[in-house]
Amino acid sequence: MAEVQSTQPRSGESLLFLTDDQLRQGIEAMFFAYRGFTADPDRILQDMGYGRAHHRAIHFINGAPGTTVNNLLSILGVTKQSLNRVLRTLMADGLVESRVGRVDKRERHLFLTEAGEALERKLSDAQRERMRAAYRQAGPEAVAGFKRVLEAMMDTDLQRHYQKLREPR
Amino acid sequence: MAEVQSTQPRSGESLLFLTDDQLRQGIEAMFFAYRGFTADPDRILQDMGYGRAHHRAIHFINGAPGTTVNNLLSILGVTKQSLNRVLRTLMADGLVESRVGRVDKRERHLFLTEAGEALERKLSDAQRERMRAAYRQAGPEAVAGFKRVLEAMMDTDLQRHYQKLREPR
DNA sequence: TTGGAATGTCAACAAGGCTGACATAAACTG
DNA sequence: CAGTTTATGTCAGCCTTGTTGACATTCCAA
Repeated sequence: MAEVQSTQPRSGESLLFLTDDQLRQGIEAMFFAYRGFTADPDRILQDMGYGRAHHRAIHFINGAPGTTVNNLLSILGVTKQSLNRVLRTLMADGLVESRVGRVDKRERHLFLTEAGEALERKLSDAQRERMRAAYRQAGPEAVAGFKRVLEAMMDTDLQRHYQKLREPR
Repeated sequence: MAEVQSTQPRSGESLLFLTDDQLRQGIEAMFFAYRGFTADPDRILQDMGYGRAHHRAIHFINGAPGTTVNNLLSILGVTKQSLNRVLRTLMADGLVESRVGRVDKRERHLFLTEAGEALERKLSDAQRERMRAAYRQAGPEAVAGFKRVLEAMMDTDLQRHYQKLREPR
């Protein structure tokens, strides 16, 4: 099948992998892959009247329980008003709980409820399953390369968040 | 098809790269990287009153000049109403031109005008620059792996579009 | 103690997805 | 030829999710 470009330049000399055409392929691969990446959770969410924004909030609250609204804001890169709307519905539906900060009462610390964790599991199971299939199909070497490129593609400030999330919890 | 097995991890190889935590990292990397991926064009578009939807249309019309509306629809995966709104503004602004089909007069074939090509260049220059930087930083081996994983992550029907776009033009 | 900064909420608006209904023209089919 | 299907465009209306503006609460430092 797609052995088209697997003729790799040997050990760093050739810069053929930086041609405009190669880059264009990468751009389109990102576009199509991202659609696949979100497709499964999107389907689940749609049936519940939620969207991708709800998924993102749930995902990162799950990864960092007790996080503040402000912190979540900077990770997600949206305005607080936008996030607030999502959080409001999630709290109304009993999936997310917000507790007033003990030391700073202005802050709200966010947690998933039992139901929230259940939905998180359902969503991430679906997404992980596709990831796992892709990883397995591509193999460990490819996965290492995949991550190297993605990390280099992030904005530096987002890289900070990413690194932080990679720390052992 | 001769190399169906070649993507399987060799027996005895560690499967550590398939742990839930590894997958979670990959998921978050996709999220942050995609933001970086779209950030530069988004900035340019915003100043002109356009959005990502316009960029996608311009990108694929540029890649396949003379494509029909229906074809573009299936690549972009949106409804015709949604695409039509975008195309209408692009044509009104003189960036895209639509010509009635010669053999089938129901079809509209889409082309970029001079101005459209100029904008396309501006957008893809910005996006390619980031891609190029990421590619260079990660190296050719990593790029090969990057593509392998992305291709495995696509839906199969989207893979078809992707492969088609990779054919020599 | 008082004013500014930080945090979060509510309201209103815009972009861009979506569905449904309908119109037109051209192509195809019996 | 009549009827159906296909390709496209348009209108109306809804939803999600981004935006800005206004405002309340809380903290902290001068």
